[in-house]
Amino acid sequence: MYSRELLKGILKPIILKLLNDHGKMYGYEIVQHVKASSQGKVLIKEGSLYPSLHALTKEGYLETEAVMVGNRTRKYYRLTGKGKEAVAPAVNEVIEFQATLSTLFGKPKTALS
Amino acid sequence: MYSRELLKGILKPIILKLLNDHGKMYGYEIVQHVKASSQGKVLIKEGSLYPSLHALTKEGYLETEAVMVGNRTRKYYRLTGKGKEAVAPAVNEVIEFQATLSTLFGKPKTALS
DNA sequence: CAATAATACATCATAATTCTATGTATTGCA
DNA sequence: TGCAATACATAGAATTATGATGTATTATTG
Repeated sequence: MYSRELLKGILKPIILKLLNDHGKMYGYEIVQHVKASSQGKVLIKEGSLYPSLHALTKEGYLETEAVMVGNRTRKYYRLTGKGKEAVAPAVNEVIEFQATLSTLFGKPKTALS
Repeated sequence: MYSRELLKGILKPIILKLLNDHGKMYGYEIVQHVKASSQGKVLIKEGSLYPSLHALTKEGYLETEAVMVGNRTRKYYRLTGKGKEAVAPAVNEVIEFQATLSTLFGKPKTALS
């Protein structure tokens, strides 16, 4: 698990990309999926995810569909048109940022290299 | 320039690595150096840097040396022993994080790939 | 030579985001 | 039967970078 601050800024891009790749997902599923695909290194807390999903919905990026599974409600999220437009810019920014981190934290140039 | 939240968590690692590579630097120099080496993509604000340098100093990672240049004071920072020990873990965490971003935001696996 | 930009430091209130703690309830398993 | 996992939710706390503002010196340029 990374220091909490490093994760700031990547939660919404993660949500957008996952929904873009999977069509629809529910909250708990997102948490488990990110945990698995990051080899346990990115552990999104439910206290972080649910408010973020609510905010994205309120802002018009996501829409919801409630499904009853037994006696339990499962709330699926999917991208709206606005949400689909937001995927590429969000993902690209993270990818660029990741490349910049590579530059900044790679080995320093020495007189001999 | 990236969305502000993405930069959270990387300021202290940047400072530690720069001082490790350069021996000593002053605040304004750090801002300019990061701007140049990130091709203008990471613009550390003085309102962010100076408080961070003060905090790292207070916590025992850095020590200072005031140098007069003309009539102007320049405050150099260098790593203490404790600071040197903190470099590798901080840098490694960012590098690992960067690798995880690569995994999470790479192209999704499809049935054909 | 006067105005402007750059150098160089500093602080504080604000904003943004995630986490911890807490709560409710159902379902599966040992 | 009790515990873990599933599945949702919220509110206050914590962390960190930024914007705004301030002071002062030095270099540049019209």
